[in-house]
Amino acid sequence: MSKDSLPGLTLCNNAALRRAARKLGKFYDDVVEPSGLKATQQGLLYQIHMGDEPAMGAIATSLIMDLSALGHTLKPLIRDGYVETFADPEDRRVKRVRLTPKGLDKLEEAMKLWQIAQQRFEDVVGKDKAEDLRAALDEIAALDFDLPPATP
Amino acid sequence: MSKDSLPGLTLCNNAALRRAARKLGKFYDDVVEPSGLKATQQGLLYQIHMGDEPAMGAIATSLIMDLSALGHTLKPLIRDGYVETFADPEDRRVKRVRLTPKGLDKLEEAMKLWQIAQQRFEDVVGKDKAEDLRAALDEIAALDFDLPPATP
DNA sequence: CACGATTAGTGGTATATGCCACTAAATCAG
DNA sequence: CTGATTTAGTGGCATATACCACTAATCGTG
Repeated sequence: MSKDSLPGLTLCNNAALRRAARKLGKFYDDVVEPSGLKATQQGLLYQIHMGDEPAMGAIATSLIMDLSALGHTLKPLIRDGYVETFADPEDRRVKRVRLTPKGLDKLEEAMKLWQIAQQRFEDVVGKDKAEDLRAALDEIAALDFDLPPATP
Repeated sequence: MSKDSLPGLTLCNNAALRRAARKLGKFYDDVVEPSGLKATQQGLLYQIHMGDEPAMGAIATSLIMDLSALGHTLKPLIRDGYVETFADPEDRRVKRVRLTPKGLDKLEEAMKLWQIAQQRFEDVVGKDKAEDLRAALDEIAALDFDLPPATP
């Protein structure tokens, strides 16, 4: 296969998305870093805070992440005392998650830093463009890419 | 801090980007899976193929990824015999990377699958919208977010 | 009520990625 | 040329994230 016969790399939607995610992730991480949290952790604490003692499955669903991945991601936050879990008394299969007071403090601290990053992003790309981008990303997150089944 | 006093999660550009990346990554992964490669690996093989025996640093730079992360990511591909490395004779610090014949075969196989995912994506979101999105993502990748230094 | 199916999480394993400390090689100043 | 500095990668460690096999709890049905 000659190099020219291959479609351009810049054309891969997934590659472009990952590349931008690495770039932006590093930026948010750097800004939030003084809190000791990664941007992903800050986002997860925030998600937990906004929910009403959400079940792990609910968090995973809304973040579109694997349940087991969420479990792993939660571990350092539990270890550091920012988050605690407890079984739902109505259904003991369900494990609910909440912030500890320490976790809430840490979230507040991180959110201040987050706002700097967020503001800076909006300044650089423009408020409208940022809004459009988020809308496009949310749309992707909501889409159904299932290949149409080979009608039997 | 009351929940209402916190800015909406859906407003975080970084969180939206990661969420979309998980979603789209899984989709591309699923489609490319029959080749035994992850979408990231396919993209990396492609990048290597398109370069002229690129140096690791060059690959890392164009993918906007950490050099050491690239080194780690390359390991399974080397282990599986898809990729090989060699020292640049002009500068022995530099390590160059190329596909093996086996790697090229595998890339061709994976590219066929990739095209299915890519096509499906364009069908679902629309060709123009996909193009706009990639442009926006590439722009983010190219931006300079450095906070203006506190002019001393 | 008992049994099979479904649901929610866990733990292990593997890749993806980043940071840091360290080494080797090249480069530059004196 | 030699010592200081910069550059390119490596290896270890930590988080992010996915899949799989497995367990426990619940549900549905006869």
